[in-house]
Order: sequence, then C-alpha cells, then structure tokens
Amino acid sequence: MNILIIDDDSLVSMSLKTILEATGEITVVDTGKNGYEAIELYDKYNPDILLMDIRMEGMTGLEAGAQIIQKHPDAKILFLTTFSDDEYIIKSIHIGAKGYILKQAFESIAPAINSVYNGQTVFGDEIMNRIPTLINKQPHINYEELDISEKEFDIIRLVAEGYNNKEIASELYLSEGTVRNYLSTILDKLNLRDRTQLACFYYKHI
Amino acid sequence: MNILIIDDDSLVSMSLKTILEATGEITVVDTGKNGYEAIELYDKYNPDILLMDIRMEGMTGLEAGAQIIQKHPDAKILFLTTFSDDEYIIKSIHIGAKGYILKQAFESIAPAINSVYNGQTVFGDEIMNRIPTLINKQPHINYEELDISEKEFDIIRLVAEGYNNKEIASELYLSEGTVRNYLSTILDKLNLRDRTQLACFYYKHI
DNA sequence: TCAAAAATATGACAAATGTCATTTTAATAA
DNA sequence: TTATTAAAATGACATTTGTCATATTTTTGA
Repeated sequence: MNILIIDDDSLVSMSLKTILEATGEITVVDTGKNGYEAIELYDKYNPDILLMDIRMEGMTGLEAGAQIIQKHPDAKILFLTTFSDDEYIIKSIHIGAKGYILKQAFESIAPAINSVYNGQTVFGDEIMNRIPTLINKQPHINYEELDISEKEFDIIRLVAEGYNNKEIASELYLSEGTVRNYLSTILDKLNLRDRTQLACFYYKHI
Repeated sequence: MNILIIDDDSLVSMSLKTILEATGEITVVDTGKNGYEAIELYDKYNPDILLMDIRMEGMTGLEAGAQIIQKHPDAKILFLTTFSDDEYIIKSIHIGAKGYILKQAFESIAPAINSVYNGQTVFGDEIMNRIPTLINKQPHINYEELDISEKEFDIIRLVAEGYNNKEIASELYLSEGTVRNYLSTILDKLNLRDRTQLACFYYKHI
C-alpha cells in the first residue's frame, strides 16, 4: 500500500515513515511539507492514502485536501492533528476526508491506515464525541432514571414504530384499554401530550 | 485481544470467529445470538470489544448496546449491519458505539477491530457520507420525488416536532381544517395512517 | 378581462385518543 | 389463609384526528 506523507515538521514525517514501513505492508512513496507539495506529489504518485497534517503554514491541509479530492474524487485522505478543533472536524468531514486522528496516538495510526485502505472512515474518540452535539441532538436518555418500567418502554417502542393502541394491545397481549392507561401514565411521566410527541421524544433522545 | 460476537445467524458468528482468530491477535471468547445474551455474556467476559449485529429478533443490538454502555461506559461496541440503515446510524453514534460496518466487508472487519482497540471510531463510507447533511440539519428524504410540496413539508416538520393541528395552523397561518386536509393528503401520498407514523417516518428518514 | 387551476376553508362524521374513576384479577408477603 | 399490592381491565367522557364532499378565495394564464 502506497502512502504519501505531508507534514511541515520533517521530524514527524520521518518518524511516521519509519513506523509505518516497519509494518511491512506500507510503502511511503514520498514526503512533503506543505499544501502545495501535497497537491503536486499527489498528482505525481497517486498514492493509496494521503496522510497529511491539517494545520500547516501557507495552504492548510484542509485546503489542499479539498483541491485534491476535487481532482481525484476517490482520494483517501487521513488528517493528522495535534488538537481536536470543532471547525476542522466539520470541514474535514465536509470535504470527504477518510479520517482525522491525533498525532499523539502513534500506535493507532497504522491500524487507522489499514481501515481507511479497506474503505472505512476513522475518527478518534475525541472527534466522535463531538458529533452528537454537532448534529444537534440531545444525548441519549436513561429511561430507568425517568422511572419508566420495562413494559412501559415496550409500549414506547411500539408507539415509535407507528402502532396504534389496538395493535400494541395485540402485540403485548393486553386489552386496548390497558394500553391506553399505560400510555396515559407514560405521557404524564415524560410530561408529554400525546403519542406523536412521545414518538418524537423517542427519536430525539435515543 | 478478547472479542465477544453476537449475531442471530450462528453461521455468521462462526465465520467471523474463524476469520478473526486466523489473525492470531484475536480471541473470540464466546458467541451469542440475541440482545439478552449480549448483556449477559458481556457481564461474564468483559471483552475488549463487542462485535454485534445491529438488527436482531427481540431486543435489537442497539438497545442491548445502550444498556451495556450504560453499565460499562468504556465498552467498545462495533456494530455489524447488512445494509446501511439510516435509522440506526445516528442512534449508534448516540449511544457511543465505536463503529458501524457492513457485514459484506469481511476483509475490513479485522482492521476495524484493530482501530477500535486503539481507541478510534470506525464508520463505513456510506455512513460518513451522511454526516454532513446531518450536521447541516438538512433533512434528506427526497421529498420532491415523493411529490411533497414545500408547504406540505412544513407541516411534516411541525408534526415531527409534536405540534397538534391547532398549533400547526397558528404557526402557518392556516385554518385548522386546512391543516387537517393537508395532513390527510400527506398521509395518503406517503401511504401512512396517522400523524404518529408520519413523525416516525420523518425521523427514520432524516 | 375571464376562465381554469390552486390554495384555503367549512361542516359533518366516524374513529382513535387520552383521562379518570372504578373494578376485577393476579401475585405476594405476613 | 388473608390482607396487601400490583397488574390488567372497564366504561364513560371529552378531544383530537383523519376523511370527504363541498364551498370560497386567490392566483395565474390566455
């Protein structure tokens, strides 16, 4: 597997080269130290994966990456970064980067490269943890804390599948009236008004 | 590295076990075939990674995963799926799964496990491609193709926020009756029965 | 301008929903 | 066993919902 490394700190490039080539499966075709070189060298080598620092003097890795992907839509770019930075995260996802990992996590770089080579996208935990907030959804909810019983939760799930009371009743072997009563209690506990709000609640919080 | 595999198709579990153990670095401590077993076996073995089918009879992998993570916040769960299923993507991110990959991509499962073991999160391309739209909150069904007008979509959005007809009417400066009529048309077009199913539809198709 | 099309509105109706008070039926502990 | 509690069911009721046939109003094109 051929890799191109771009980092404005040549010490980093060299260490990476050493580490990666030690795996035996990876060949570092060349190294560069800025965005312009990235574009130029990518054209020249057409590597399987481009491993690039995201923050560099002059043209950032992000800009270079965007241009490269535009020209080579199948380019697999794995960004290296020192700190996780919301703005970069979103942008890197947008331009279609295949990953975003911390330089510090040396030992995880080789596996990440392998995953990317196999068509996956790899993000570090710090990045992944930001996604829900970025997507703007509330975090997952603990129904036990809300005092929702197992059976009540069964009903919630069915409501969120679009079942009506009769269907829920037959599914859970209860009478329709009982289902209504359960639902009434659930709505009260969760402070909601009707089943539709309950379905919305379910999807927003799970 | 110890792995627990859960899949309701034992053929899949066995194939996976064979493939993974062939790498020499992975030990499959046990296999199970539903969400309940997942919870039970996780407690028993405390594996490094839980590899689990996301869609199973009874308790889904997602629910089991949510419970396991609640109990073991450091659990590393990698979901397997047959098709990329919009509905599950976000949820799996939310509960804090470390990955989501297609079963078909056999050769990429081992690298993915390695990445996860090294603290990364791994998502397949199909999943990652969806994130930008989610971040931009641009709902992404092709409503045009479904012949849903702009105004109809306004109503759908409000239904999916839990508004009742009166509230929708006042929000959109329409009469309640008109809202009902619109809704009736929408349900007909989407082949749904009531507003709750519509809300579910909305969230499933984000 | 006028007619056709669209958007909006009404009213009537059956069905589904949510609430409540009350009862019946298990399940369980003393 | 009996008393107590929990789970499930009933019935009555007011609302909300969804459907439909039928206006009315507005927009638009010729």
